[in-house]
Amino acid sequence: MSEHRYDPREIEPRWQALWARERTWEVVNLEEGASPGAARANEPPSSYVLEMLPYPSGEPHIGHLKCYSLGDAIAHFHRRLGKRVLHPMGYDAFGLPAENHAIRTGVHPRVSTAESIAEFQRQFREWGISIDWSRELATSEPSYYRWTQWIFLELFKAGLAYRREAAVKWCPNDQTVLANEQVDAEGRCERCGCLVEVRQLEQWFLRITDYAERLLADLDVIDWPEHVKTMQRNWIGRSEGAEVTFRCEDFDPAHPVDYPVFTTRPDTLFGATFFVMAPEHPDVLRLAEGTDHEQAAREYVNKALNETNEERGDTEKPKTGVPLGRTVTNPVNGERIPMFVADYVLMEYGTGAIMAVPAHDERDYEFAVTFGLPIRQVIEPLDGDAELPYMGDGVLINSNPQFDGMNNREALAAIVAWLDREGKGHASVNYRLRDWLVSRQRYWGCPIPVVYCDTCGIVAVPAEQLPVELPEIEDYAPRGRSPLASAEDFLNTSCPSCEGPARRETDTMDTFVDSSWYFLRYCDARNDEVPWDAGALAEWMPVDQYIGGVEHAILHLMYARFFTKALADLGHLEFQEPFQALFTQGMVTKDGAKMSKSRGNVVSPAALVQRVGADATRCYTLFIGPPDQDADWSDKGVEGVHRFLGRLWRLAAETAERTGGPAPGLDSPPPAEGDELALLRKTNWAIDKVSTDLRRFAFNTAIAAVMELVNEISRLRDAVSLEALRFAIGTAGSLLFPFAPHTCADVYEQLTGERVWEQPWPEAEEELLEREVYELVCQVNGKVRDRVQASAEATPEQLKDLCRGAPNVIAHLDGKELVKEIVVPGKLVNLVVR
RNA sequence: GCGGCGGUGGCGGAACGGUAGACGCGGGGCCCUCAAAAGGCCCUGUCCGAAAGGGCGUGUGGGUUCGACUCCCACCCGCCGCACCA
Repeated sequence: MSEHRYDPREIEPRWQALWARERTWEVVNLEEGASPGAARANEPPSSYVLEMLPYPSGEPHIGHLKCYSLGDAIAHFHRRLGKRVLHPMGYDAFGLPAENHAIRTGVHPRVSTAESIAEFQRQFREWGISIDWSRELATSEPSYYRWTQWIFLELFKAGLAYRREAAVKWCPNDQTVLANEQVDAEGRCERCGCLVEVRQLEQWFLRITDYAERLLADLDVIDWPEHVKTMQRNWIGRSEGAEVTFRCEDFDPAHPVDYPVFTTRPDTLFGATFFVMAPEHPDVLRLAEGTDHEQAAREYVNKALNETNEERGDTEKPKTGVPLGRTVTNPVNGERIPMFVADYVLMEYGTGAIMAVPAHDERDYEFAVTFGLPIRQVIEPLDGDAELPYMGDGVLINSNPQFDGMNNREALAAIVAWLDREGKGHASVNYRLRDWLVSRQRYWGCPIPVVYCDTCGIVAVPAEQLPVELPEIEDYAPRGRSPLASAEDFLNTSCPSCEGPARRETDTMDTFVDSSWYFLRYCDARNDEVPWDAGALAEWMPVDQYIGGVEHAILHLMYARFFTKALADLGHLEFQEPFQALFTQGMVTKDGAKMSKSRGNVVSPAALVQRVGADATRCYTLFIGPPDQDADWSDKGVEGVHRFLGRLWRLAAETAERTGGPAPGLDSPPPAEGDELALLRKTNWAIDKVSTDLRRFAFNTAIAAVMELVNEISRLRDAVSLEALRFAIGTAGSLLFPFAPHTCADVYEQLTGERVWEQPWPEAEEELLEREVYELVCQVNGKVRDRVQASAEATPEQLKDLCRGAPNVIAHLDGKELVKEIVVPGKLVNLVVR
């Protein structure tokens, strides 16, 4: 019937051109220097909507499209609620993949990264994402990393960045050090999958452990998904307990050596029957020296250190270890207990040494059984019988008259107090979190801005000399040291302090450093005097809504929180948390599997945009299911959404034709009845539903609600006034705009000649959300037996009468005794019979 | 092992303790057409029944309730995170 054809390939570029020409989505900061409170008094509230910045590699995939569609819907919604919205974009442009690609192909990482960025930009525009391009940045630009370096030096000066030799995770393939977080459970490199080795190297660390307690505590004040908070809590791994000192007097009683241990169970101290050190413990070989076990200990330590994490971390393998031929004294009872070295004790947790209580710890029990060591039970369950090892609560036995008979929880506190008084220990808290290793022996990263001088030591490059620019080099292949070390011009410099000859640091920073502060830079992206203006931050930060994948639940999100707190402590920020609210989107899979080139199941956004348009593709990624859950891609599904958008668009085109072209305004028609009223009701129902759903991120049901409205419009199109039709279609376009901006801008313009994004978000009329008659559900014993028309004003008594009079209810009441009647006004009546 | 999330038609998924299966996909029938594409209309959990209607149905088994996908207890299965963390 219609010659109107829905053609996204014509519609979408037309609107994109307008938004680009008019710079529709740019926001300008309020006047700088003005006091933030005063400047904002007459301004609408601000909203900072941010999706995690992409790593530009190749071209964007469907997961990017989902993420930015999600953020865009929120940004549009906030704008139309009257807020000033900051919605910027940038690129996490340093990193190993670009460098590895360069080593393979010879194309400089800067070139391949720039190409990829250009493709991302092109597609983001083609998707119609409402980005403020005036603030665009790439972390690999000197104008950006200058400030990354500045932040590093601020941390360095505050003692939060430091150098130390450490046993570090080394990837033999990538030829670089990795952070603990970048090594997976099997001891494999997160990026290339090869087995990681341990090496002793001097490295740069950031003191994130100083912030463990605050990173943990402040999780309570942010609006993040509970599972992400839980992951962070687990990662921080706080344990309460005590540090207890065991003394070794085997060498010279006059000069004893103290070995503190951390334990969460000081109540079991009387059950300690031996003592174990980690193979990495610096004293292990010295202790064994001169004993019968010297040779065995040396061999054991060598073997343990050469084992991969995978081999060593296997909890299934039997416990191994070697005696050291020495003893330590248990401070609570003066017993001398034997020392061992065993690989089940980890150097990086606690003090690298433990007291072993086999009766009440599974691992110690296993070790004791293997080596025939004594097992002394010191806690008895209330029913008296325990299978060892027993980890539960109970009453202290075999300990000391002072504590025997006490409940173990009380005893724990009493023993810690006693240790404290005696100077043999104290209450203590331990964290699993390690300091963040940030140096990388690679080329394509932000240079660490320090200089080594033989007279002055480690010297910070003065702020006015920043950035320390990444030099051009020929050969960036890794050889176990940074490729920068062979760039003589870069390496050799003069000391900023004494002006004598000096060498530059040649390591670069972990790319997670770059992305730990980019959200700050967007607030004032073009400032080349300072990293940000305080007023600009006051205006936008913290981010109101952050959006990204759960894969960043620990690393990126923890590091960004750490940076924020550290910078706040240094007086540079006035808030403690960068991301007030977080939404983690689920993955888009294909045939149940993660999309990957090797599987050949990659869905290309560019091809989809060609076929069905950006709007259909965007809508479908959000319609497919709850956006925080993983969802499987269906080509048929996206076509369904395309058909739906076409139906809406054609309805608008036909209606505009019937009204003789656009007419300004979209007022609700006057009260009506019959179909006219039904359509009006449905329209208001949709306004209410979509508004509610947008606030709770239920985008799938929001889109479904507009589909329902459009179905209703199609059904009633010939039965209602043009005015009602126009209102319903225009409202459908208005409500769907955050998801399908091009199509809806077009729908709205055809009907009104106006720009939908400049219109306030529609508001439902209360009286149209209520019905004066409804279908009363009539139940007998909880089963639906009939439905009858009921008036909204009917009293409970009248509703009961209606129900009892319903034909099919009568049939089920026959001969039974009515014992109870439940009335839920507006819903149902339930008759209970016997 | 610990922690978290989930299990609903052929499929993706809806459902403040109150009509289970909205919306979409797929399937079936029909209209438009010379035909096709596009578009439109109707049906579609399952079993019995010509129909009216009825039985059964949200992983399993219990419980609370007039009423349970929803709340409680126990269990099974799947996914994710952490894991020799003292």
